[in-house]
Amino acid sequence: MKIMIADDDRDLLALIAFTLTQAGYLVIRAADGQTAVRAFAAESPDLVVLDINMPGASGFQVCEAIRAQSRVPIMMLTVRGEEEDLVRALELGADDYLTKPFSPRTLLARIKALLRRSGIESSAPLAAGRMTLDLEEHTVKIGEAAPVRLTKLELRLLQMLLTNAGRSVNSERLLVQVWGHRNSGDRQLLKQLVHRLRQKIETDPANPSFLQTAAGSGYKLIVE
Amino acid sequence: MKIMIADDDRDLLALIAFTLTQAGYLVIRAADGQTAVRAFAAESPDLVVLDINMPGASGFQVCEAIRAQSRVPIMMLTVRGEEEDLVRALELGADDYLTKPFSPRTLLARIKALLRRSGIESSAPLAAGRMTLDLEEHTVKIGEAAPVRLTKLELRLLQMLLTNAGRSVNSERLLVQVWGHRNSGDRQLLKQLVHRLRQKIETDPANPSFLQTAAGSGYKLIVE
DNA sequence: GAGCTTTATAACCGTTCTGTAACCCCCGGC
DNA sequence: GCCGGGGGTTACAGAACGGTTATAAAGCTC
Repeated sequence: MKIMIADDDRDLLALIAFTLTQAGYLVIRAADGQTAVRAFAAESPDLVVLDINMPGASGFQVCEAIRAQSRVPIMMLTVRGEEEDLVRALELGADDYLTKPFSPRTLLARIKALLRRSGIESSAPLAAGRMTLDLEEHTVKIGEAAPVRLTKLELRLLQMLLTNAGRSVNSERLLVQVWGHRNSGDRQLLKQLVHRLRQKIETDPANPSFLQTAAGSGYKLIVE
Repeated sequence: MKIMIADDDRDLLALIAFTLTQAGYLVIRAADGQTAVRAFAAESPDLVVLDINMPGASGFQVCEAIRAQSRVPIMMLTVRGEEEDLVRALELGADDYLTKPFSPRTLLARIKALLRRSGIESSAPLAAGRMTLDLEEHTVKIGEAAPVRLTKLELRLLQMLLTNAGRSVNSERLLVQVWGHRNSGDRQLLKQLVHRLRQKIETDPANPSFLQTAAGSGYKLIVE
């Protein structure tokens, strides 16, 4: 699930990005209107959060530009007391709004609600290179091959690797992301999971072409 | 279109009622929680606006009571700075919320957006592929076969799956949509309901061709 | 309230998934 | 050669999951 945030307040942007990343979303950032429009075209996120007051193009303009080509859910951010803005935003096709200041938890709840209502929960598959992950169906598709079903843990591992495709991901971090909390001694779990995943997605599990090990640090996913 | 407003602030109640009446809605008023619950049962409105802080039963309790028997769109009203409330409200099944103070225009815009999203405006029979669901008659028709009568829960489950036809729908979400909110431990209910529904609509319930299970995630409806 | 349908709860079973342990191999250092 | 560590592989038991059956409780209808 890819979410784009456009806001010129760098601190707020960082806070939101952190919150959403923690919650498992992939975050695209834009610090002004023009960047937002370009980033939208390039990344085609599943949901957009727009600040109304931005340098470059305002949130309104960005909203309009996006609506001209997409029905992606849009959430607007505004400061308190500018209700005229909100009405205008909703008329322009925004789906929801949030008034600053707000707590990260609130934003998260609203985003989840919006995704739920839009019925796209996690339908937009996560993809990189020839590999596509469907979080809803619990499957991976590699090239033109038939989709492979994954278990819950396999899915999370692959999701983690796929969002960091090409870069190696620390074992420590994988343990935390896949199992939650875990004392670091539990390498065996990871070893096992990697093994099982390789059996499923590699043509020659002994010589992995996708899920490669990064000696001494962790694993990485090669997509090309 | 019938809208129920529950708020103990008589002035605000009057203002909202006036605005909505002007906009062409039929308004039902309730000044406290108990009244709201009773009025809901008596009038079955198409949308509910609930203040969180009310004498009698709180907005939460009313929301819960309504969700126990209906999936009508609910909008909660709250005062600023009580964001915890909002999170709880959304978790209880509210669809949207508004922070006081707000302008009547804003409320109106939000109500319209909510009605649009909820698809209340269109009452066309729900259909996909060879399957047609008649929400009034509580029946499904598959191909040219005779319609099959469904119970309330079966209907809701099928409705949920049919609106997401072809996609697998998370168990968690099905539980929320069919029963209201539920602690996730209640897998058994879903298991049972799926079983009974299969007995009704599948020619070979042991090898379902429509209502298939998406292992690890939930169920999905195949229509072709 | 009798008799039906519908819904909730529990128990059982086979399958799949996950956690744990043991063993293997390769490689570099001594 | 010997040792030790990191990673890969094999094996297996317990947990979780989904399907099924049975039975109890709750609602309806008459």
